[in-house]
Amino acid sequence: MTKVFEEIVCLHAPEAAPLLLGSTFRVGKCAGRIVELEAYTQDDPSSHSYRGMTARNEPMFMRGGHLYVYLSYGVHWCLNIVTGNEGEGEALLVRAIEPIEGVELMKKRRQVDDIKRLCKGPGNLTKAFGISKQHSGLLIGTQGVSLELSPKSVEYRVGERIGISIAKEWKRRYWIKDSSFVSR
DNA sequence: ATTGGGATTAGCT
DNA sequence: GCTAATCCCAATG
Repeated sequence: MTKVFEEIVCLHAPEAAPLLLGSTFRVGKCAGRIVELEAYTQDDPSSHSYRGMTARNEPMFMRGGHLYVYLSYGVHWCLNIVTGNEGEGEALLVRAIEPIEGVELMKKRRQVDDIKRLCKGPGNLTKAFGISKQHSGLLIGTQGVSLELSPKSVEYRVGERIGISIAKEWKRRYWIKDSSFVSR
């Protein structure tokens, strides 16, 4: 018996993460299987929501099932799936996707041919999917954006998150065991 | 008003 | 391994 989408995205990010691994994320013609996620909650000093709401992170405080997209280092767009209830300020950073559909378009956007590298890393997958600021705040299920749950549970691993300097030791990175599409 | 740092990446050394 | 790309926010003066 699989839980429905709404029941999962209203969970807290660390509980939702393993349940969303393996699900199929779609934007328009491009789709792929989420293989790597990181959880960020409001009590986490490394989270954008830690110091409260700003114009940038406002979608992070919407109810679970929305998207939060931000610009990293002034260069790369990063995609989050918001979790929890309205006002909780938590989300899952999507770090890697296994491409399934729209591969040619992804290759063109990325100027990369190797399918293993197309959606490896948060900044790379947004480029492949054509995701940017305009997608921040969208609700999954609208505007050609969808997320289809994996019919069966997936074997996964948990470890420390990547690229942060505070709360490094929090084990909140989740990835599908043995997937060669994971960022590292 | 200014400054420093970041949930990153590609390209070069 | 190091650096540049140069945006958004928080802390400081």
